[in-house]
Amino acid sequence: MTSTPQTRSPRERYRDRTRAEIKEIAVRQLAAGGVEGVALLRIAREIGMSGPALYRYFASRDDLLAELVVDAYAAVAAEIQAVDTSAGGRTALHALATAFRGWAVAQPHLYLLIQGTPVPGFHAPDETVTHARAVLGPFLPLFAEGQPRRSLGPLLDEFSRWLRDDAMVAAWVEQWTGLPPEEPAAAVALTGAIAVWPQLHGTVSLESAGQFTGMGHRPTTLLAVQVDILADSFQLA
Amino acid sequence: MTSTPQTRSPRERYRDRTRAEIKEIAVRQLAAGGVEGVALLRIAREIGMSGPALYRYFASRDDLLAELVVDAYAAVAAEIQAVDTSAGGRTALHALATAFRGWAVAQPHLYLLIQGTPVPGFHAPDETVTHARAVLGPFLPLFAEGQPRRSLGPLLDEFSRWLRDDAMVAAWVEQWTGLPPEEPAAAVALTGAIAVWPQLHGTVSLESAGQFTGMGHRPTTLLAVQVDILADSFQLA
DNA sequence: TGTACATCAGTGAACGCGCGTTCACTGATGTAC
DNA sequence: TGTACATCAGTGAACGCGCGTTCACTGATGTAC
Repeated sequence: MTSTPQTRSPRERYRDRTRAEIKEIAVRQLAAGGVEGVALLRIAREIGMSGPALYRYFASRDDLLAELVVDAYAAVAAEIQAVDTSAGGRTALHALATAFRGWAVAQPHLYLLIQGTPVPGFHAPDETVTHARAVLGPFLPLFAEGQPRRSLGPLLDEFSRWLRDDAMVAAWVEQWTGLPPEEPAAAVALTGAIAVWPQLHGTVSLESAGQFTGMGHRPTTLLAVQVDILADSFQLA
Repeated sequence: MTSTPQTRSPRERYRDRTRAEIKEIAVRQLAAGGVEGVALLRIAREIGMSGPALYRYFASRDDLLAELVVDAYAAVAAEIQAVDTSAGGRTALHALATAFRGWAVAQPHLYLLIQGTPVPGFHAPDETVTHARAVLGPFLPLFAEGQPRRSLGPLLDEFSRWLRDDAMVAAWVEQWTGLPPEEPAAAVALTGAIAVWPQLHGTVSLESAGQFTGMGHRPTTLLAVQVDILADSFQLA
């Protein structure tokens, strides 16, 4: 995560550890009381330091929160990218979806922090887009081999245009699929990855928020079926 | 909404108006600064009353918030139920989805209040389930006529069991479709309505949270395609 | 129609809370020669 | 190896803020006879 050159003085190492400890407690507070439950003074008390001491490590409360967001994105991206997708097709798609859900339900507070209600007055760093793309990237090559059914037509059209007009997104697609933006399969891949996103988010966030309790179904089934339906419409193997 | 017997004394009418005004300002504050932006003292100041006066109208801040939640659910349910679904099939499905999205994006703060990150320490009333069902109800009869494709099998199984074991949900399905729980179509209807929920929520909440900005597509297209894909898998007309 | 009482809306002062953040400082740890 | 200085971690006191909520009260509006 944090790029760590191996030359790291004792002082720096100590500093890293303290920063990590602060973030750890912040995450625990996040889990217990949501974003507004994260309080510098209480963190300090728990560590055994005075309040102002924290300002050696984070410039402000917002800085700390911003770093939690970045860390969470990095964690979920790492989790997703570690998935073995060599099987391709539906199998790989299910594996990715399962990994995504697994991370989210294991730490719902972090998931809701990055994908939930935006904290007002607290502007997410622009890197957010970059991070979201790191998470969705692995889905691209799977959909690149799809043959979209007619229903997908309108979306395919709009995303073809996006691919043509936005060099950043074209580069992103090419990085994960090796396909140049002219290639029709590039638009298919893009369409698939963007289409799967709301499905994952919808299912996982309703589950994280506890909306599915008492419905007597396994949430994994719901997610798996959603993914299968999408795979159907791309006619994935 | 509030059941209003026509005999309403002037005092009661005044009271109603003031309550409505308080809620109105609370909603405005919600839009501006999220849940934690709702502050009784600032509401009082804006109305031109002293702080404690508000306690004539709401027992506490949490009470006020709870009432906003209930109102929001009622509003979206009313919106959905006002949709003309006489055409049936895909057409009606699109109409319902569009109405849902329309309400949500017109007042994203309210949408995020009821479907977003749960406010910690603030327990949603149990009526929440009832309200969610009022919103999803109109979807039931549309899916009742579906012929689910194989991919839906696992979900259909689990929801058939739910229908058998939970009298409340059986009654809900019967109320909207006229189908008794034994009827296979009842399970199909239930499966469809529950499956469409995460799709709506996923698409609409990502849009409300601004995650789709700069992607150069019309959010309506994404939602329409999601709905079509689901309609495909139920082979709706 | 008038009077006596009950109900209700609203006030002002006050309490206690925990928060983020600043400031001037002390003492320990590292660095240059 | 020792000394002089710079860097850094951490402290304690303090500030100001806005909040939710309680309390004892005043004055206006409705109700019963």
